[in-house]
Amino acid sequence: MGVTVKDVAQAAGVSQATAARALGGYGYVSPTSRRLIEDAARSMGYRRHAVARALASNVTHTVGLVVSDIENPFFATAARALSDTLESEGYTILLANSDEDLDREERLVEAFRARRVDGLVVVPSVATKTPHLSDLVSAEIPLVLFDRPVRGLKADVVLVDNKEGAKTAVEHLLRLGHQRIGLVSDPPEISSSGERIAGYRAAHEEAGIPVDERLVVLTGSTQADGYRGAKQLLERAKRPSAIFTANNMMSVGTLLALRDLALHVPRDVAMVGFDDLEWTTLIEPALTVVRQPVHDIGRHAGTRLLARMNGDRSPPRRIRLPTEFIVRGSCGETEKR
Amino acid sequence: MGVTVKDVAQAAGVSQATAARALGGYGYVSPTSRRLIEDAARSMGYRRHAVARALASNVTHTVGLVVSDIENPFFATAARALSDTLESEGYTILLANSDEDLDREERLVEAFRARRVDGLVVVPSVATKTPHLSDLVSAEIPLVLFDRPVRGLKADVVLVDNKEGAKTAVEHLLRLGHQRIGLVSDPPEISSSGERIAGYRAAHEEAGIPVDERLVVLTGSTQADGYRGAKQLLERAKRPSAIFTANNMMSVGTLLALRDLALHVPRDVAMVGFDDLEWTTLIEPALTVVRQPVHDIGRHAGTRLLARMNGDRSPPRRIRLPTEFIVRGSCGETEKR
DNA sequence: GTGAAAGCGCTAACAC
DNA sequence: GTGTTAGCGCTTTCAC
Repeated sequence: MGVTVKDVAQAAGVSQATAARALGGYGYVSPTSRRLIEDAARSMGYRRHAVARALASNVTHTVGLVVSDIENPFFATAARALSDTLESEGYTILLANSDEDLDREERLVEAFRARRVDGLVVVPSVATKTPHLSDLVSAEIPLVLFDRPVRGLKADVVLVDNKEGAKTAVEHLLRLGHQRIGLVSDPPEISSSGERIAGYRAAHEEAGIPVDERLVVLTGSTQADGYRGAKQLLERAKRPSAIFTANNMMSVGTLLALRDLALHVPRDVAMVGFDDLEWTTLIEPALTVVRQPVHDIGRHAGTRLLARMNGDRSPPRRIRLPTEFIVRGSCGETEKR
Repeated sequence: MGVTVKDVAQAAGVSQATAARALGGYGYVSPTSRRLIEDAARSMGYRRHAVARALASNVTHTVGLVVSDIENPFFATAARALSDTLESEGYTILLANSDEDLDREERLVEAFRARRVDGLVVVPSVATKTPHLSDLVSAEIPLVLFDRPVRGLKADVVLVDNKEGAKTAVEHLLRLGHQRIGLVSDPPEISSSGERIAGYRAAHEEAGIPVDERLVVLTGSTQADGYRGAKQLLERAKRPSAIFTANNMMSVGTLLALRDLALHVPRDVAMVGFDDLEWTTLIEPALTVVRQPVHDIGRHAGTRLLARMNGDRSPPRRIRLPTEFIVRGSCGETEKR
């Protein structure tokens, strides 16, 4: 049904090997035959067959990306950055969503392996070493962990300084005089969240203020979970005077809860969120946040993966990018926008 | 390096064909040999080779998705819905971003064809018939157009009633007494935007109010473009009393411009946006919007593509989903949230 | 129900 | 530089 290298070779009057070399862009071909072949290919409408090439060469030029949910802007941005980085090298991305579910994640990684991806970028849903990822490593299939490390796994990981970022945020709140700071986070098994929770605790510890465990809400990963968690926290007899949310989903949920309870920020409750999105400056007051260099994380993941796919066998790298604390108005500390 | 069907067959003491039938899930295999084969496969760590299978069977179980930009929540949601719909049938998605650039779009479609995708979902950057898409149709490669039709192209398309949605929005503004309604949109070549612009004009026409062309700002597709466009519009000597923005990117840009010019909504300028996102209810006042059933669009695109890939040869369908007009506070018409 | 054998379209030695 | 020849790992007739 399609024009093959063989057909082109015949038309151009050369052997299949020569045509393949010209069309595949490898090996030596004289300018003369190259022209002949290329002309024939063009006029016959030859189209390379990436599947056949992959089977023969054992290289698919395909990379698998497993994120929790592409609808989360954090991951969408990451996907975009990754795609941009890899596309220029001829790679295409296979996308899948795990929903923070280990079983799904395993199935997706397996499906990608069956498709013989040249490498994988995954956002691991749990921080402990699991077979589906360590198998990848032992099979020497390039893998870079995105946003979250996995204990004991010898793979590159690119992430931000979660603990430090969270600590800075909570210290800010503490410095403003808040003694009862609530935390709304998804599960600590998600290691980025675990680190942020640790940062929250570390700030308290250094300030010599004990953490009131009733103010620590650990919930699911969706915005709806964040909403429920925040509501529950805010309806306590003694509600916190400030809230720190561990990621953008929790922030939206919390903001929604705050609004539904008719609680004013920062008068009734101060707030700082992890993750910055465009709309955070559109609300009143604009949200004070810990910003992550999301594009950079994605780009680094891409270049790391490229290096590995190009044969880099150096020890696994941990690339930790700094966060940026951006003070806006949600702690009442300033009127600046 | 990997365990092949042949290896498994040998170990199980059957022919390669039988092992392949059992492992591939097709053809007849006796329960006895099936058990033998499956046990051998498991213990040897057999993993199906999707590439080889694709080459032999001419089916990749892969679908290409070309969106403008996965960072745009509209497309991220669509991608998610599409992925969910196709994944259950064993398909995996290849993702690519066109940035509304026709050249890029062409290259991406070509790359996907080289990879022998079983079908494509594309968000066409231009509404006129272009070879890269009509070639797909003549090659009978399943194609569904997402969000935007292409004139004269015999392909399924799933979209919303853009004109009607925009018309309703502008009528609302008109009914509130606005006579000078600004429009901030991306290029009319993007047919969804073109239709929204048409709706804007239709509302004016029906109301017998001429459109002041100086209030019509057609700009690029990014949020930064929206910002510039809105700013330019609002700095006119006689600025509009209301603004209709044609999509979420334009809305964010416009909101940012409004804020920077210290213009209050709705006191100074009323506003209605096309596209609803969670944060639109978080701003003060909450944004009055035309909501699109984004998930549904994605799901329909998925089921349509599945039908085509399963051999449906019926005439192309145009699935047009209704929009929903949601009145909140940005036109000052109500205090409800 | 099972097996033998011929490809799918390309790459990769290797010889010329 | 070019051609010959094996595969890559699977599916798919077609006999048996």
